[in-house]
This record gives sequence, C-alpha cells and structure tokens, in this order.
Amino acid sequence: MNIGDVAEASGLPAKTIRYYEEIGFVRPERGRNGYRDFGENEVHKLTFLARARSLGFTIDDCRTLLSLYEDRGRASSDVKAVAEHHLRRINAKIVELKGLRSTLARLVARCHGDDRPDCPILDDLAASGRRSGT
Amino acid sequence: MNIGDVAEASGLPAKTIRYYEEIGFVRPERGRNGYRDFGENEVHKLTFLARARSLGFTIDDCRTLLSLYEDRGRASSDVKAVAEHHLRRINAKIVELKGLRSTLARLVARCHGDDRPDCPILDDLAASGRRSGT
DNA sequence: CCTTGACCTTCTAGTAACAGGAATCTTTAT
DNA sequence: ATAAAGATTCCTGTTACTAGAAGGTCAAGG
Repeated sequence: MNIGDVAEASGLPAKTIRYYEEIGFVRPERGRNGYRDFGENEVHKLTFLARARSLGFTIDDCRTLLSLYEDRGRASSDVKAVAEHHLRRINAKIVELKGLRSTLARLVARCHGDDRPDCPILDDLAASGRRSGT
Repeated sequence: MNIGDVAEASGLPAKTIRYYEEIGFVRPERGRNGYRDFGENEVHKLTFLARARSLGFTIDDCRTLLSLYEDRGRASSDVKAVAEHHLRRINAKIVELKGLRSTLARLVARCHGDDRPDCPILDDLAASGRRSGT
C-alpha cells in the first residue's frame, strides 16, 4: 500500500505517517521507485496510533502502549497504569482550566463591554497587589 | 533594577524576561556594564504580562491586551472581546478533555489491571472498526 | 591584591508533534 | 505528448519558553 492509501485507511495525514516513520514507529519497505510500501501490520499499527493519539496519549505513551500491545505476555496492569496516569493528567488539566474559567468569567461579567475605557479586566491584570475575591 | 530583582518583583524567571525583551515586550536600558536596567514602567508591564499569562492568555493576546492597556482611549468592549474569545477556547478545551476523560475512565474501569494479558484498553485501541457505546 | 561566589551577558539547542511548502521524481490518464 | 495526481526529501515554522555553555562583572572577605 502506498502512503496515500494508508493515510485514508488509518485516518492519519501522510505527513504524520512519514513523521511516525522518522521516530521509529513503522519501517515500511520501499518499492524500486522509492515509494513506501506498507503491509497489513504497519497499517494496523498506524491505526492503533491514530486511536491512541485521539485519546490524548502522548507519543511516549504510544510507544509504551504499542510495545505492550505487541507483547503477548504483558500484564493488563501495565496498560492500566499508563491509562490511569493519563487520566490523572487530564483531570489535573480540567481542574486547572476550570480555575481559569471561573476567574475569567467573573472578570468578563463585570466588564461593561462598551466604548468607554474603564475595564475590570485590565484593572485585574494591572493590579500589582491583591485581587478581588475568588 | 537588574534583571534578578525584576524577576523577583514580577514573578517571572529571568530567562522569560529576556525572552520577552527579545519578542519586543520591553526595552530596558543598559548600564555601562551591559546589564539590563529596568524602570518602574517596564517592571509594571512585566507584572501585567505575568498575570495575563497566568490566566492562560497567549502571547499574542498579551500583545493586544498590553496595547489596549496603554491606550487611554480604548473601548472596554475590545478588551472584553479578547477575554471572551479566550473563555471560549478554554470552554472548548474543557469539553474536549471531558470527552477524553469519559472514554478513558470507562476503559480503565473495565480493565482488570492484573497480571493477565487481556485488556479492554488495548482492545479498544486496536479495534479498527466500531467501538463499544459511549 | 586575590579569590570566591553570586549575578549578569550572549548564543545555541531542545522541547511536542507535527504542518506548510519548495523542488523534484513517478505514475496514470487522456 | 502532456498534464494531473501522488510520491520523495529537505527545510522552516509553530508555542513559549528552558537548559546549558562560555565568559564578563561586582561586592565581600582574607
């Protein structure tokens, strides 16, 4: 299979597939014209990667997950550990973003948003000292 | 003020302050020894930036916010627009992360996490076709 | 006077995960 | 024959810094 077909099959852009080859995820053969030639197995791997990335796993996580996937003797606890770690990252990020959101929403609510210059948002940003309550 | 003092005053690492100079946020004078010499105004700007960045505004947003801040004739609606745009980005990100979280949490919950190899998480990643319901 | 240590300088490279675009084949279709 | 589509490599840019190297400066202590 040529890279274009693999792109369609896996849902990954051709650019990304080349990149994944560069960082060692796949090693497609080459035809005599120099074109990459992907086998079933490579396509399957790339689909796996596409799905893992879409769940937000880092490339490094993917490396681990892929090697676990290919290890018939793996322990599911190892896989679970990776996923749980990722879940914690996500949760932490959500908490962080919610914090930002509440602060921002409050500031936005207090800003008139008219043509006058006075603005609680800028006031907050400029405040060197204490800020208004949570 | 030397960069170290400004770092302490603004809460920004010295490295970051140098970077902010590089991208044009500040233009401190230089002493005859070559050291940067920050005035009140620069320190104030950097503090403003530190706060804006801590609220998650991008550097580009900061550029806009700073210029609005320094524009005595600004309209608060312009400031509000920037903040609202940022708020929408944050909300979108939260929605996205919650989606990931729910999928991941479900997978993690179904994984035994023992020393056996069978694992719903890997099954999901490897599934080329349909996945289990939301 | 000399040294030590803290502070400052510039410069380069690395981070995450690709995306965009140029210049150049190869293949396919008309 | 030619043109379009798809492939190749290579280089740059993205975000917002951070780490580290090599080296100048300054204040204090012996």
